Amino acid sequence: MSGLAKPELGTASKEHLRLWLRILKVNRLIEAELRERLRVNFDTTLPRFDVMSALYRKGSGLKMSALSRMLMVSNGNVTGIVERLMQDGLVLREAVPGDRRAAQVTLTGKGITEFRRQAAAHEAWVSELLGGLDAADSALAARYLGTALTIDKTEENDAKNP
Amino acid sequence: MSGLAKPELGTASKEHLRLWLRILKVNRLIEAELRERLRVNFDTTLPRFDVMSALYRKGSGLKMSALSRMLMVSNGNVTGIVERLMQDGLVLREAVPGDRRAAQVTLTGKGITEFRRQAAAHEAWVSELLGGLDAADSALAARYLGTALTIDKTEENDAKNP
DNA sequence: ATTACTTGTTTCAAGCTTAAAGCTTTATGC
DNA sequence: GCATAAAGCTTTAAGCTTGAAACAAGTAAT
Repeated sequence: MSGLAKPELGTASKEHLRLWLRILKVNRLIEAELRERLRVNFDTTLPRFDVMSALYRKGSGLKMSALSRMLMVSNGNVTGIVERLMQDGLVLREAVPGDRRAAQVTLTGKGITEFRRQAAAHEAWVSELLGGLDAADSALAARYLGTALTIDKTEENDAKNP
Repeated sequence: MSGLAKPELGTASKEHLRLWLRILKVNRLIEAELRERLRVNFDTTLPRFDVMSALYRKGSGLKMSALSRMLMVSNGNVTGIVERLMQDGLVLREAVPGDRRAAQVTLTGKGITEFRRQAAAHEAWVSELLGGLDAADSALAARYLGTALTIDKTEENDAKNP
């Protein structure tokens, strides 16, 4: 009695929709709060913070295309954000030796110290906002979300780490 | 041995951060996919879909401010989206009897039939994208996320439903 | 009634975001 | 070599988004 005319539009799709709406809500609420606090406390924006965070994690710097992939935003988008960060002296664009097309983006000294200040506050804020879950339940929730996705464009598991 | 100088920056904050990054990733991936499919299949955008969805759920229509609150976007934002939807004949703005400031926004007939088409596809897409979880685990994950938030600006639990 | 406050909405500037088209440089195929 | 494709990036147009400022209309208080 389970084979129906309309294939996979069953009971699960309603639960999936409910989960998706919940994800959307949590995401919007936290993003709004973080954006507000970054603006008030550090006079910066979430996209700027994201770019600096990616650059900080990989101290050797990143190419524009790598930034675009890691942050899951369009390539043209990164151009503008990096441009503004550069105007504020927070990042640097350098030529890539073997490739005259590419540009390596790195944090400046000012960028590093500034990001460290922001990151500490950011971590405390996130922890505060997700305070309804303890560490164990947080890990559990993260695992659920990790298995949820059927598509994962992070096939950039490059074996070589230069 | 648990009372330290720096108050609540303990072991949980790392787990919270990990969960937040996971939420962010899932959200971006699904949003990107939905945006792309809405564009290709229905020549529309996610914000437009969201507005129409809110209006569809409340068939009696919504004021601009109510839309803004439900979708958790700024008031000025809604103005533009509704404007464009109106140009396409999908929504209507009507005067509110007792209040000359307000505007009631409703779906037109065209808007209703168009939204139904989109919503069916949307539900199937979401279910496909979250296919890594069955219905039960989906419900569980949703519950975790529901308890996670320490702030919930949805205090609009209006007792009266007109 | 006058004043002050609140609510509902729009306008504006700045920034974010995308998709598409274009440019330059590098890699690949004959 | 030479043509072609691919990679890295920028530009552009259109739309989204916000916060702030403005304005108009309703509400409350004296």
